[in-house]
Order: sequence, then structure tokens, then C-alpha cells
Amino acid sequence: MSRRSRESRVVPRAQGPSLWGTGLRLTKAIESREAARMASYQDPERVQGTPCFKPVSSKVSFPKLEEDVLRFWKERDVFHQVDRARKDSPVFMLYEGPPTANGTPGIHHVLARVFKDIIPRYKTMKGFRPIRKGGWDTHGLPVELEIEKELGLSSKRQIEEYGIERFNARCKESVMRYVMEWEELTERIAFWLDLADPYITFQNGYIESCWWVLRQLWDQGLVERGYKVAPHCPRCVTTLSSHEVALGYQEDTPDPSIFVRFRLSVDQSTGPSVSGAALKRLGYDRVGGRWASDRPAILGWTTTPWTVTANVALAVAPDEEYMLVQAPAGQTPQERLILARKLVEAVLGPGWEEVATVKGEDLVGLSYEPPFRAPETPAQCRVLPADFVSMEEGTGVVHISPAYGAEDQELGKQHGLPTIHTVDAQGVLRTDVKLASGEALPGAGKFFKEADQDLMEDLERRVLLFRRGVYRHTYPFCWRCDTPLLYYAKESWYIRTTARKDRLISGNQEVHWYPEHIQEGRFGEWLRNNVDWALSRERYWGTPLPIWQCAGCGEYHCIGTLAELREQALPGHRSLLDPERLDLHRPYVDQVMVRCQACGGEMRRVPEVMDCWYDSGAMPFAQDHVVSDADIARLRSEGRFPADYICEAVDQTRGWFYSLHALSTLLVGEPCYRNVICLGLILDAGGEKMSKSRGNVVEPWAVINQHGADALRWYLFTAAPPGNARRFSSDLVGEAVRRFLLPLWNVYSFFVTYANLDRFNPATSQASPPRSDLDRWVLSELHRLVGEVDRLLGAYNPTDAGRRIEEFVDALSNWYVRRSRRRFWKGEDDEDKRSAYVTLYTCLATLARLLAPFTPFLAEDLYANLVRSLDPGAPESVHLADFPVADAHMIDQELSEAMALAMRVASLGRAARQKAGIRIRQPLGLLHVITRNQLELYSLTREHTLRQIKDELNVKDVRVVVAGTSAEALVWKWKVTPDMSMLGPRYESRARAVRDAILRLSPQVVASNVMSNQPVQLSVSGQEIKVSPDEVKVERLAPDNTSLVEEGGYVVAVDTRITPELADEGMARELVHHLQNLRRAAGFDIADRIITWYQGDERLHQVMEKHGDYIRQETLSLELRQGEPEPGAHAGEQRIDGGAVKLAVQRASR
RNA sequence: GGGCCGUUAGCUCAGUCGGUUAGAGCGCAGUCCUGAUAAGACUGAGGUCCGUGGUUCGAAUCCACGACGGCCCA
Repeated sequence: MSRRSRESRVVPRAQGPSLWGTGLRLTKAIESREAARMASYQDPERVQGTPCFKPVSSKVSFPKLEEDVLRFWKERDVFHQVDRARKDSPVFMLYEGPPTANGTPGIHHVLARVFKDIIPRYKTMKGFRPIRKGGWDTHGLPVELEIEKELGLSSKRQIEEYGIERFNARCKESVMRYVMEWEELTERIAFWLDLADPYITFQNGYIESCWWVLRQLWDQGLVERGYKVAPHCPRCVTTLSSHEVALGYQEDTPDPSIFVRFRLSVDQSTGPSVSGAALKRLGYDRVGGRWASDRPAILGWTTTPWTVTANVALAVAPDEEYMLVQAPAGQTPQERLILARKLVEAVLGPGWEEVATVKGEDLVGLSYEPPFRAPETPAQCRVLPADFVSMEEGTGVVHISPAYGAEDQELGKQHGLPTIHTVDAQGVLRTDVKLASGEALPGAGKFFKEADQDLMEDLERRVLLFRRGVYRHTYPFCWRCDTPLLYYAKESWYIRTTARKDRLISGNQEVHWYPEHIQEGRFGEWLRNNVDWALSRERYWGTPLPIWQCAGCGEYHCIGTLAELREQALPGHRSLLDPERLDLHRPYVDQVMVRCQACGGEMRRVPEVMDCWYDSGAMPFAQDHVVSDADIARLRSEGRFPADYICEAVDQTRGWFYSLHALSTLLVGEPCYRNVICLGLILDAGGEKMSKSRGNVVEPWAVINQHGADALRWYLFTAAPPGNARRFSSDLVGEAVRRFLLPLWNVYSFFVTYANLDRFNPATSQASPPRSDLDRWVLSELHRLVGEVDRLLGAYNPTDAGRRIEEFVDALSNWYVRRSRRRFWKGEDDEDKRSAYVTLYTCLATLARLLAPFTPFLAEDLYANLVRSLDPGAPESVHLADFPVADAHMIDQELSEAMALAMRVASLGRAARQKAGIRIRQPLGLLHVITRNQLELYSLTREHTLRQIKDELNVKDVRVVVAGTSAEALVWKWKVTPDMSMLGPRYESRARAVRDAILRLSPQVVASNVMSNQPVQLSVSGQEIKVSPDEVKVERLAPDNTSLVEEGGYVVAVDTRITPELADEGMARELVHHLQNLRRAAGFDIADRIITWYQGDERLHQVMEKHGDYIRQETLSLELRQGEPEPGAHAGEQRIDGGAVKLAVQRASR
């Protein structure tokens, strides 16, 4: 197989089959390569005989390529072509979780957006019509905060002074501020999303749908008014959102720590039944209705003394043990306290005496005297069970004030406790609260923190304070003004999600989650602990609550549609709803008053707006402006409800994933999405969360401009499982380029370069079944790959799918192309060569389609050049093509394993050569291989496999044996060690003689028997003896003159003896190598013919003589001249095999 | 305080049902190959599989407890 010379390439072509076209002379073709390189790949005209493909340089700029493809998509309107092409196909519905465009998109948005993109792209190729409407989330507190900052406002009062109208106008302007940048980035990363007609949550139609949905819930009795505890800044007089609270935590904040006696009531007979036995153990005589001795007190603990003024209950852990203890003898009064058994020692110290122990549940129902009796405080309060009672600190008894704790409020709701406010919204203890004693609250009129002192003194005076101290913990402060926050109950509107809790949970079972654990883990847990959705916000920029209250009778009414509002609005107010001036936001909507249907009075809208999560949760309906059941039925029939797929990061479990799920379940009784990919967070290179304040945010554009969007996409898909948090840096994307995109590109470039030189045209080449094992192998791998990728993408797992593709491309590049290079380069135009072209072409053309969902740009480029340019009937874009289908008949498991083995042996062989320090260019005589079993021996000794190994390792012959067989024993050298501990007991006095006899035998023979588990026959002083295999140890020795490598049960060794013939052959190859380097250094073209000069010792002359033909052919030398080169020749001097060699080359004159 | 996730080579990550000697890429060191040439391949060094205990003939893998990191919620 010789490398082609100019003649050998031209001749067959001139008379060759039609595939080769006109027989255009090669020299011409080579000269025209530069011109051809300039040709546009969009040129569909292919003159027969000119190269088929747009030339592909191995140097590539992916960002530039992508911009070209973007232009192509835009010019040909490919995005909408998809829609048209699939207009009769089943719908695949994506819901876009809307971002807020009041800031620029970050890398984490890119993560979500490419994962949103890949599935619809795949589904398109599988024959679906994707619907992917863009959307913008526009309402909410974060938006308001931005504007407050811009305007220098810091309280609601200031906002109202500034004017809600102007304020909201600013908000509205700001939320679309960066839409352009979002659109640009979305387009640049090839997220195909309909951004021309997005849903926008501030639009009137959208708001109307939100209203309609709420009205449906209202009609089901699922909307109600109640208390909600939220972090509250008394100075700003406003509720803080959770992320605002998170900004203001201060560690090590000192707070009072007080233990308070809650005296059990004298009379325990009035309340719900407490177990009589438990009461008795605590010392209460039920019959007599009194305590045997002094009545005990339950000991409670708190770090917020001011909340004790609002105490209405105590909570205990029902499953824990509580103890009634008595003060140490001698202490007066000898009081009795009840607290958690586990905490007695820690709280009281030693000496206290156990009187009785009861379960927490036995305490439930006990009544006690509340420390403060505000007007609404019951005279007798009760002990309740709760699951949030901690045994880590305090007393195991939690004092409950529903006005000042979320858990307290929740518990209060369950048990019908009153919410008593003893502190006003400014954080001042109310002066208007009169206690049952007729007195004002201690510390009344003081800020709650200052009042603590008065309160503690009061409790002490009344002997209710058991102990006081200081407790340091983490406490939240207002991030704006540093005022300590209080948890404060406010009236607000709720959606009673708890009423549909079971359905929320069962509906979740119908959703396919990736990763799976979210379903039962984070999301399932959240649903099981479901609490009612606090819907209202006392804010400005949001969907106004469509609830009007009658000034006359106090009746509430929920408006469901604009039509209804128009109808019920007071006559003078209807013009406010004229279409041309309609704005459903505050303050305009506040001005619309309606007629009360109950009493005919005037109704005014409540001041609150909705939680912005409601907006996004209503998007399945609001994005299509649903205002009737018929609308929903239409969405269903069109396949637009429920969604097939949604995708967001894990922080949305309690955000969007929940709001979607809750609204859909309450409205139509079922989930609104079928499949979810839940992404992990992106961290910076150091594992820190990315945030503006840390300054470690990676700008997507920098990455895209450097490496390209495909590279970024590929990295995001394959670097880590989607659910994991992942570290990110631009360098890692660069690594993805080098690891995957460039090798793939090089294969592509390699193919196109040679295919063009050979005028290979797959359209006119008969694709007879490939005969070569190499071709059949790579096609087998390809079809296996197609099946796997299809399956994995279908299972919403792009990560593993991408990783499979990487493995394939690696094998394609580093085995198939590497091993096939000469097939492409050889002069003859034969079946084998055509088969190689067709095979490699098939791989690349298939990869183009496989990759289309992952790397849409690169895939498009491959497709345009490899497929579309040859077949004008093919779809114009790879994204309009069908996804490849695996053909099981093409998969050859046996061949696949054989080739894997060959690759492994090649690797070991290279290691063995390396160990011996013998370069690959030096041919060697023999390679030994030991396989693990017979099957592997068969695989390896297939003629084709053997040839691959010989070629790859440059050896003349290969000998294979199976480990543990006599064949192995005969080939290798062995060390035999008789095992005296076995021989001794058996042969006693003859043991030594037996040993010596064994050692006299040929080690090979002994090893052979042992390996095949046969006894070794020998004769000792005339007696026949059979030595069993376990009585000798055999050890393989590396034979002389070999270099051996052993790994994973395989042994590969090369015979390192270099005969003079081998040495000469090696030197010839060495000379070729140096001459090629000289050619290249001289800048000669690949087909230039040259004159070669050489000077050196006698050995050099011999080799030149002996291998002259070979050297001339390989280097395209017309002549090999001994002696001084002509002036102007490119010369170099090397040492080869110890001798100095001078070489020089010069282009032969034409 | 609760829930969920993670912790494997210097870095980024694989590791199937529990099964022989835990792998890849990058980086580092060395080498090789080469008209795919500003690429590529190979080899080497590099491991307390977070820790402890348990289950098992056998644990990176299963269980319990703990540590650390992250997220969400209090």
C-alpha cells in the first residue's frame, strides 16, 4: 500500500467510475483548492467534478461560524419554517418560566435556557410541533425595591408621597428595560422561543386571566381572609420579603433569655378532658377539684419577653416525656415545675426531685393562668401539642402568641386561638390595652426592645419570672435601617391550598421529575407540609386583588372578568374602564367603585396586590388569555394544556413549580406539567454562589465570544448532572471545546479535505454493505449510539446522552480515522476506499442530526455542507430533519467487543514499547499477547483485528495465547517453586527428593500441567509420583529480550530484538520522517515532487540503497542524490542511530 | 432547628445490580506519532472513595451516626 503519487492518482480517475466525474487533472485540482476554499457553502450548484464540499479548514472559529448560521436562520426564517413544517403534528408544549428583564441575564439564565431549548428541538425532530411562547415576569417587590433605590425612597409613606401613579410608571418602564439584551442573548445561544409574541404579566389581558382564575377559586370557597405572620420592620412599617430578611441577619445578637412560670389553674375541671391518671400523677384530685399541694407551674422559655403579653397558649411535644419536679429540700417555697425531662438538668441544675413523669400528650388540655390578660385573652389558657417544639434548648415548652410567630399563628388557627396585638405596627407597646387588672401594659408606650426591661421587672414582681439571662443568637434586622425586625401578624388574603392538599400530593405523583429525588424529596416534602398560600401584599406594583368591599355592609366580592367589572361599576366610574385608557394597575383600578349586590352600597377595592408568584403560576391560562371554562377546553383540545415540559432551577420548587401546581390543581384538579428538569445552581470556580455583591458573576457574552454558544451549551449539558450544583468558569468551557468540539471538527475537516481531493460524492456512490471490519465496527457503534441518545433524550437526560456522543467521537477520531488514514490516502480507487468514505460520511451526517438539539450551530454547519449541499430535496435545515433511527441489524456486539480488545492491546503494546524505549517507527518482530479467555483469543486473532494491531504497533507478527492454559505455559518462561508446606506432610522423608525432581523438570512442562490443572508425573527413586497442581507455585517470568506490560488480566509483551533487517527498515522510516519534516519546513505543497540529497556514513548508503523505492515513494522524491545539495535546497542535519546524517530537499523543476 | 442534595486524583467529573487491581478529561512530568499539523496519541506520577460504626464471603456502592459544603424553609 503505497502513498499515492501524482500519476497513480490521476490515472484511475481518468477512466474511473462515474463517481469520479470528469477526470479533471489533479494538479489543477490542487491549484484550485485555495479558490474552492473561498466558495460559499450555501452555493447549491455543484459542478460535476469539482469538489463536493465546502473546504473545511482545521482551524475554526466557532463564534464566527455561529454568527453565519444565525444569519442563515434569520434569512431563511428557519424558526417559523419548523412551525409550518409541523403544523399537522402533535403539539409539544413548553411553558417558559418567565424571567424579569429588569437586569441583564447571567450565566445561570443561560443554563436554564439551553435546557429549555434542547428538549423541544429533539421533539421537533421526533415529529412534534413545539409551542414555546416566551414570557416576561414583571411584577413584584424586587422590582419595587429597584425603583425605591433609584428614587432614593425608603418607606411606603415616601412612595405614597411620591405618588403611586408615577411610582408604578417607573416600575413598568424598568421591567422591560433589558428586554433587548435578553432577546439578543436568547437568540445567540439558540434558544428557540417565540419572543415576537410573549406573554407579559402586566398586560391587562394577563391580569384579567389572573382575576378569572382567582374568581374560580373564590367560588369554590378557597379564598379567605386571615392573619399571617411576616417579618416586619417597625420603622419602615412594612413587611419584608424573605430575601430582604436574608440580607439583614446579624450573628451573636444579645437578647434577654427568660424562664417564665405559667401557673396551672386552680380548677382543672372545665377544659377538655385531660387523662385522669395523668392529672393524678401531677397531684390534682379530680374528684375534689383541687391540687394536693401547691399547684405546679409549667416552665416556659423565650427570648422575646414582650411577646409574653400576647400569650394565649403553651405548646409541648406530645411524644416527649415531661417531668414534674420539686425544688431541693430546704428551698422555700418548695415549688413544683413541669418541663421536658431531657432539659431538667440543663435548666434547673442538680438537686431537683422527680415527682412524676408523663408524656407530653398527657399535658395537653391542662389549663393555666396567662401572665397577662388583655381584653381578648381567655381567662384560662391551655396546653396544646405541636410538632415544632425543640428539645435542644429552652424547657421543651413553647409559649404561644399567634400575633408574633408564624408557627404560633398556624397553631392558633388550628385551635381557634385569638390573635392579640399588644404591640402596634411601629413596634410600640400599645397604651390602649387595658389588662384585666385595670392596669396598662408594663412598658406601654415604649419601643418593644426597651419595654422588655419593664416586662421582666413586672414578671419578677409577680413571682412569675423564674430566671433571666442573656442569650446570643442570629437575629434579623432591617437591611435598610438596621432596626430589629419583629414577626408580626397582619390580616391578609389566603388561598386555602390546604383544602386540596391530598390532590396536590397525588397530582405530584403524575409528574415525571428529573432528577427523581425532587418528587418525594424537596417538592413532596413541601406539599406534605403545605400551608395556605398567603396571597396579598400591601404593595403597589402587582396584579391588584380583584376583591371589592362594601362600605355599607362590609360584604366582599371578587370580580372575575373585565366585563363583570364594567357591568357592576358605578355609572360614573365606567369610563375609567374604557379600552383606550384601561390600566388595571393601581392607582387607576382603585378608583373604580362597584355597586354592592347585597345591599346596594358602594364597594371599594381592597388595597392589596397579589403575590407575584401568583402571576407566574397562572401562566398556563393567562398566557392564552383564558377567561372561561371553554377557553380551557380549547387549550386542552389543542394540546396546549397541560405542558409536556418545564425546566427551572431547584430554587423554584417552592416558587414557580409550586405556584403552577397549586393553581392548576385548585382550578382544574390536575397538574399542569408532565415533565420537569430541575436544575442545580451555578457556582463560581471556587464553589461560591454567584452573586452581584460577591462580584463573581460570569458574564455570558464573554464566554460566548471566546468559545461560542455551542461550546457553552455542550459544557452545560455534559459537565455535570443537571440537578447538581456546578462550578463554572470560562476555562472549563474552553476545555469542552478542546475535548469535544475540536476533535469532531478535525474529523470533519479531515473527511472533507480528502473527499474533495478524491471527488467523493456520497450521492452517486453505491453504498454496498461495508466489508471492512473497521467500517462495520464504527457503524455498529454509531447505531448503538443513535439508540442510546434517542432513549436518553426521551427520558429527559441530555447529560448522559451528550456523554455518549463524546465517547463515540473519541472512538471515531482516535481509532476509526487514525486506523483508516491510509485507506483515504492510498492511490487506488477501490471498494475499500469508497467504503471508508461512505462510512465516515455516514457517521458525520448522522452526528449532525444527533447533535442538532445539543449544538444547533455546529450541527447546522455539518448538515449544510454534508447533506443539504448534495441533496436539494433535503430539508433546508438540520432542525427540520428527522431524528436518526437506530437499525438494530447494524449493531454487532461481538465485533464491538473484539475492537475494544484490540484497542486495549494496542494501548498496552504502546506501553510495552515505551517501557523498552523503542519508538513506533522501529519495526519489531513479534508481539506476545495473553488474553483472559478463549473468546478473547478468537476475537483478537480475527484476521482484520490482527492487522490493526500489527499496523498500530508496527510489529511483524502477533502471538496470542489464553491465560491459564498449557499454550500459555509453552510460550512463556516460568519459575517453578515447589510448595514445601504441601509436599512436606505428604511425602515426609521423600519431600526433598520430590522437590528436586520437580525442579529438574522443564518449568514449561510443569507450568503447562499446573495451568491446565493436571498432575505432574515424575519418578523418584523408581517410584511414580503424581504431584498435584496445588503443590507447586508457578510464576511467569518476562522472557529475555522482551518488554512486558500487564494490566487487568491481560499481558502484552514485545520482542525487543532488532535484527539488522529491522534496524534498516526502522532507519528508512526514520529518514522518511525527517524528510517529511524538511518538506513541511520548506513549505512545499503536499503533492510537490522533490530532489533529495543525503550525506552520511556507510550504513546510510546501504539503507538508501536497500529502501530507496520506499523512501522515494513516501517523500515524493524523484531522485535520491548522494552528496552536497545544490544551493537553495533546504538542508538539515540529524543523528540517526548514532550516525550523523545530512539531508536536503528541493522542489523538482517542472 | 427542619428538609433536600453533594463530598471519589491538584481541578472538573464518571463509576451499572454490592463483585477481580476505582476510571476519564484537564493540569503536571516524560515520550511518541504525524501532510488531521497552532492538532493528535501514549505513558507516568498523583487516591484515607469525607469520617466512624454496622450489614455482608465481599462496600466507593447498602444502613446508622457524625463532619464539611450548597440550596430551600424556619
